[in-house]
Amino acid sequence: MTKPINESIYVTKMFSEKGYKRAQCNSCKAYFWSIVSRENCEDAPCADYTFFDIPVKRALSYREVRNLFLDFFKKKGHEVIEPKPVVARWREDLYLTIASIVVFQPHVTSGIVEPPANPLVIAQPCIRLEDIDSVGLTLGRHLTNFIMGGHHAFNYPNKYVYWVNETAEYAKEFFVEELGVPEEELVFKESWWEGGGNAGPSFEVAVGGLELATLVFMMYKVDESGYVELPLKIVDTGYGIERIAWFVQKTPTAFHAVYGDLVREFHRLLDIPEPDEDILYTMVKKAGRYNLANAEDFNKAVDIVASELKLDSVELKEVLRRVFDIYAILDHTKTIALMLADGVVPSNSGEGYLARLVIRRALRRLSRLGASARLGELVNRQISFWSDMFPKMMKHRHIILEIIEMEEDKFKEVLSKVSTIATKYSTRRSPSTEELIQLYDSQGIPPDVLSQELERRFNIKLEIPHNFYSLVASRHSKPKVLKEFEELAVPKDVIEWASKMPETRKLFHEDPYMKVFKAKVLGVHRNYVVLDATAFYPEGGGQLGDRGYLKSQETAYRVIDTKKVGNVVIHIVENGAGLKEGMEVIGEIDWSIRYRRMRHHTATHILLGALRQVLGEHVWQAGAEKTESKARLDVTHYKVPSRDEIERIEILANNVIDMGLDVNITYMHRNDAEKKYGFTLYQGGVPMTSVIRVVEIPQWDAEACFGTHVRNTREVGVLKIINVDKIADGVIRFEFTAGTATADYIKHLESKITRIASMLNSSFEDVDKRVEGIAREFENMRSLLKSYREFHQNMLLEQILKHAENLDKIKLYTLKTEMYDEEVLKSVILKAINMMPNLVLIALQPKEQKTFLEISLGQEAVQYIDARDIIKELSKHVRIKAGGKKDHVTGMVEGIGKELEDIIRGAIKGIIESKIKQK
RNA sequence: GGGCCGGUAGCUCAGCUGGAAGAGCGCUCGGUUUGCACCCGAGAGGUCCCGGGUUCAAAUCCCGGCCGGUCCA
Repeated sequence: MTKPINESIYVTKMFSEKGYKRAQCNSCKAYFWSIVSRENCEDAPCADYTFFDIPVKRALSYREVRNLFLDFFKKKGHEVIEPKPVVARWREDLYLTIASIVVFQPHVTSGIVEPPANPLVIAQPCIRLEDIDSVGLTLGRHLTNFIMGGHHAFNYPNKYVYWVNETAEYAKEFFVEELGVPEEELVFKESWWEGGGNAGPSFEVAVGGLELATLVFMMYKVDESGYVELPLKIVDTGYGIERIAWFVQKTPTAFHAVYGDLVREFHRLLDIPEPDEDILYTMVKKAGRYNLANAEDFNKAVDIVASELKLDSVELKEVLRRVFDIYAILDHTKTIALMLADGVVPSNSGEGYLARLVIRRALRRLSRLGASARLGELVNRQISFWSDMFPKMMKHRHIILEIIEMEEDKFKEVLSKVSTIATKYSTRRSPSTEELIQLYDSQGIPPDVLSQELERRFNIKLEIPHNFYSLVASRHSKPKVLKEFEELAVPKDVIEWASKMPETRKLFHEDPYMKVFKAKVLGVHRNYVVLDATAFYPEGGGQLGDRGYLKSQETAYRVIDTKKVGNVVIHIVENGAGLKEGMEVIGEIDWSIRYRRMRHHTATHILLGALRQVLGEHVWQAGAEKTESKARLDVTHYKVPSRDEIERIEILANNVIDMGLDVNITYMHRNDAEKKYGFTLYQGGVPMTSVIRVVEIPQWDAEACFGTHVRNTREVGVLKIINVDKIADGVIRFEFTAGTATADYIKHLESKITRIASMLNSSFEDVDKRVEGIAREFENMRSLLKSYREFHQNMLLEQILKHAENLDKIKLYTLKTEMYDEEVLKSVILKAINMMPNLVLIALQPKEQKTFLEISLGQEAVQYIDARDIIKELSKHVRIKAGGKKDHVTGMVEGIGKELEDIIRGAIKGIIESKIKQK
């Protein structure tokens, strides 16, 4: 695919007016603009970090940089927008907010919804985990969390805001006038940006080797056919607040600029001395040119630093590794606080896994440092440190720390397996890379932890390939589209047909209580029917599609399900042969089912409110289903709720029902609704419309919802939680009934108990006591059975010992039994051959026209005869299938009866006698 | 959502090239010891996750399911 780059777009008004010159980087060959002539583009890895020598007006704190950025663009006519959570709950294809533009994707960028302001500016906290392994090593160029300062302008065909010229001008003004960067240090590198299905030309703005901002001009959609120019052209900029703070403060690392006093505090808590600033400054100047995340480059760079400072290089590497671990821990602990404050619950799937990943990486670094400090303590410091900027951290401190503690325990459990595994390898060879990958992939054992253990205990050194984690990644299937679009509810041809139909009037929204309606048939395709208006609710939001009838004058057509394609409702009829386009029909929905589903739907909203109140605000819907007999709601939560919590939830929910709150349904502009209710609106998915339908239970719950609801909470009647289950790590399922469905559930329980009672010859009332009695009786029977078994066993034993036939050195006994107590039989046999080592014991048991044969030999008997030879001999006389060891064989002989038994006994006797003679 | 690993005594696990279910800890009783622990002896304790299949024979092999763990999206 060729990029539709029109280079003229890079020639901004400012460049020509101010005499910026275009040049090509002699290193990366990219073109760039600068007011003075220079050799390279001033961006890593083409240049050294020289920004330490570039003057600015004054040093600004991290918070000041953020505010300066916002204020500057506010001054320039941008409205300041509140940042969104770091968890991108409004995105179906993305878990984390990785850039400020993500806030506006896809609804605004696709043109469906208007932006909350235009132009606007936002300081958006973002999380990116791609480079998590490099964090720390690069002294701050890589971070897992950062604030992206973005000013955005959305240019519609009929509304132009601003474009390249203004954007470049703003950047210059911000850096030169506001920060005081000498203009000749400013470099605009021409580039191309692509992401999330969009693309466009861009500038990377670098100063002194550090890229401080990216200015993107999003104007293409990317699809199979190539780049398609969009009618909506978006200015998408990202100013790195951390990097700018680093740049103006000239601290040795970005971590010092962002975390300030916390750097010293973490050093102290982890008991790692702070290195000389000299070392860090010398090191960081290499960080532009060398990719310190790469082991080879890292070693080279440290060697150079060591020789410059006349230090021991090996020792320096050791020191720096630990210090860089601290930087990574500083970064990770803030990311953890951010994610958990936004309500992420660690899990083994979804965004919860990403939280767990960061937590485990941090724990691993901690254990590598051998630090005694707990992760929770460190995160706690972050929470206090950021309480002004991220009040949510403070608000959820208790839960955040509880979750971390649980995660720590969980990880410890994983690590506790390391010792056992290490022991396995102690005597053998050391584990291969393949085995290491296997251990990590399937059991979560980090290779460095195992290596440490092996070295400490057995002095075994382990080679861990430097690309270990990419080896792990490569063994997994290629990433697919995150969430594949909804499973096709109806066949493809139906979708095609239906999407050409006009929107169906939604009578079920206009009046959810409508049971009968008149409508016109707009089209029939196979047994799918589209009407001009309908009261049939199409499956959506976990509420199943309605059933009922469509009636014409002469016939009633049964509707077995209802679905939707876009805004068109499709009735699936059993047999649509008689229905024709243009016909008038009377629709009649199965109200008994529908009303129960409505009650369950409203009940679900009530329950969610109660869950958030009792369990916490990290509770989000993870799935739901409402049928006529019961409903279920899956939510994110980090542990199975206690009995007490469940009870409180149920009581709260029923209180809301009793309070008789009106269920308000309003259509609101998306931006207004978000402002009023926040993102908790989007529990069941995110509608791609600019106006959304909000179902509100005042002071309790508000959700964007398509479903049908009762008018007042009182109509729900009652809510009974019937089952609580952990369906995945971090996801709890609540099953419940509402209204009359509850009576059915009770009936079901009742009949179960009645059935049990009748089986136990007891009354409904006394069934529990009866069970107690039976349990006691069962115990008695068990001990009684035991003594009978013993008695029986001794009897058989005595019989064997007494009547065993003498064949020279061998004794032979045939135990014929029709008792299938294998327990007794086995123990008798074993005891007999133990007490009489020269015994050959044959056990015969008739079984369905066959005889089961078991031959056991005592220790002495084995000296003379191999049981397997007996089988061979027997097979000459009877049809037999058998096998085993020399002292014990089992088998099946065809036929039953005394005659057969005699043949078997005779044959065995014969072979025994001949074997003894041979010896 | 997908891959991988696992489920055996109360606990931690071994056994898994099919051939008569084990160890350590814990428990009970006895002995030694006169604080406990240690030590010695005896014993109890099992739906080998569930269901199906292959086989003379399945904890072990095959298929399906349930549950847990873990890695990757």
